[in-house]
Amino acid sequence: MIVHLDADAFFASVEQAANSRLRGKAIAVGGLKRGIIASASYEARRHGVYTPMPTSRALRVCPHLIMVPGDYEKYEHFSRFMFTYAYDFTPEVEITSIDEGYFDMSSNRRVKPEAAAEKIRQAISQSLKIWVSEGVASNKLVSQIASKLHKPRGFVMVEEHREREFLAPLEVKWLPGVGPKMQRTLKTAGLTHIGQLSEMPLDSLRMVSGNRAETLREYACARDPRPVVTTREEAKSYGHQRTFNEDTADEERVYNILRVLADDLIEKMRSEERCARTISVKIRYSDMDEVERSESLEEPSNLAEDFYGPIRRLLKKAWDRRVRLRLARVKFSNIYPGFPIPDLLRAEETRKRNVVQEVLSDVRARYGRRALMRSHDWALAASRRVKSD
DNA sequence: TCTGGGGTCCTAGGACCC
DNA sequence: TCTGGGGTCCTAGGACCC
Repeated sequence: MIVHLDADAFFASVEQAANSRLRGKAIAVGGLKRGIIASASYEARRHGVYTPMPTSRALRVCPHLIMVPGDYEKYEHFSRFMFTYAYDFTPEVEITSIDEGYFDMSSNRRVKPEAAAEKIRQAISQSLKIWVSEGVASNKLVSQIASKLHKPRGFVMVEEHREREFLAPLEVKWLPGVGPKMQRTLKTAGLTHIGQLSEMPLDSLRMVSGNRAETLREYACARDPRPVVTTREEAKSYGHQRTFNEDTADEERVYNILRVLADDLIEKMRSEERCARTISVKIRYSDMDEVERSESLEEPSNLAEDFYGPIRRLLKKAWDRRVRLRLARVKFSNIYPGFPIPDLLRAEETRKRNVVQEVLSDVRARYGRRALMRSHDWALAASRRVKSD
């Protein structure tokens, strides 16, 4: 059996846990100026504040709303702590986002899954002063839906072989992959509830939803073969974006902001010993129209200077309307393992000056500067050799 | 004075190669 | 002197998730 754990109003609850003066009050975490509500306390929700409502509108419907700026390090800290309680019962834990995760209780025959879920919920509430909702079922799909059904502090267990009847009366939007667009498409065909999907012939469903039909059908029938995965996958892209305080027509200013965002990402990539080959710049005009342009380097890099030129070019290329911008984003993708050259250079400054010099010139001569990053393993071996010499 | 920020996955067309 | 077909890479855009 699989348990899905889902924190209730996570960011807002963490703020209330960390600051007793916020408890029992209508508070929300989100952008202050032109932002949206990222998380609202249940007190705020009673006054009509929901995510992702624009903050300005939230303050209109709930004038006494207390806005708290987000503190993601604090949330990550709480998140890590929260999941340690799951590990008390099983090593098979999959953390899917900062406030959600699955754990597979199949290998633990001493404790019933519903008992483990209850203990974890109480432990988190006592130690962290936040609440979670949980769902227990025979697969991930059903347990996830179950956990969200009776929030907050919800607990729903779906008996084996009753999964289909559990899902049948629910709206199609509960299924993963059914967003606003797919929901509209299905509704046009008269399909509003999961039960209808499960009974529909596959060919007819294909007419409505194309190649999504198979997955949709499987999910509607409560079938989900996905295992609980314990290892965390490495990031496939790194991105940062910024909404400006006011719309801007100043290209130099936007470029400088993109550079700062890029510097931050580059530092992160370097700390994770990774490099990127593709750079994307996305802009959002004041009318919310969006354009993205991208280009790829010949070789992956994590040297800031390799990215500035492309960023400038891509910004110019994307911004082809005479309309102000409200947002700009930079994204690095096509991620490869990459040894950060600066570390080799730092070693050069210390004791092994000439050895590193030799290593570097050797690599440069043979493959060119960029090859240092392509031949990650080689560079790593070289640096170890240097250290042991 | 509505509409964030971090991601993943999929599709589709064009270039290019054999 | 006619115009296939498979495969891969690149770019752009869209849907979706939390």
